[in-house]
Amino acid sequence: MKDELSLFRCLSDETRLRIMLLLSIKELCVCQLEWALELIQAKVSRHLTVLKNAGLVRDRRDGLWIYYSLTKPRNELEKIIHKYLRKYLTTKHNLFKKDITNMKKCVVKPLKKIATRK
Amino acid sequence: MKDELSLFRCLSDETRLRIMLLLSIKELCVCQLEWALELIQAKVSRHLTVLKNAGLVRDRRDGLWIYYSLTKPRNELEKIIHKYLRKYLTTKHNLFKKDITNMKKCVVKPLKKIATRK
DNA sequence: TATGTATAATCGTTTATAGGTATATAGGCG
DNA sequence: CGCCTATATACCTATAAACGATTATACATA
Repeated sequence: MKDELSLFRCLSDETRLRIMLLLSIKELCVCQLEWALELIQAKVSRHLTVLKNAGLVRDRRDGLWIYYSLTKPRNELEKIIHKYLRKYLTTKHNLFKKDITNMKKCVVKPLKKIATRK
Repeated sequence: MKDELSLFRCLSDETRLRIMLLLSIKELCVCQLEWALELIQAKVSRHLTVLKNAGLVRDRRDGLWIYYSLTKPRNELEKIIHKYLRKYLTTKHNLFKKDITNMKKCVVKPLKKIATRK
């Protein structure tokens, strides 16, 4: 039952829910999330660690950047949640819509003071 | 988004998840939950209050007893969660199975030192 | 190697949650 | 009314989260 509990725990925090939502659309690095969500680096990073420990996201390094993406759903509940994220949440709340808009305008410029608007 | 967050928050606690699960099967009063879950009254009552404040359960008084039941799902997510509770969780973990077995053997004897085994 | 950038980890503090125990409230019944 | 039962709430304490600020680490490149 640990898995279910930590899944729900992860989703019960606004920042983590916003991160999960963006990652359900597209793999992103920390600085892109930072930029899209308008949050400080430490906060984004800390929440990503929580999500990673819960097995909900994985990371892969590409040079300086560490890209995060959702892991494959490991059970029925995670499958349902992923589907929900994609299907409903993304169009429901203004904050999420804003995050998505930001995210889409965000590009990583290698070795230049990170993400900028396109 | 408050609703989603408080839903997930509710489900992230083991006791509340167990309560939700039993209530997904059948309306129950506090003493039945207390007995089925083998928890003290204050603990059950406190968690029921949390669930009630989140709009996930409602109560109705019948004499000395206050019966709790799940509210009708108010949105897609709650619908999904209810379905999940019924369909998957109930058969998945030993603790839940035990709770259900206990619950089924539990009867309220009016004005006699509460719930007893049938 | 020195420097700059991206990310993670640490520290100290504040706030939230959960739990046990004790107390309060509300209804039922003699 | 007085006493019992069922439930809720208050109080206190212990833990856990979350946060901002700072420091550490890892990689890139000149």
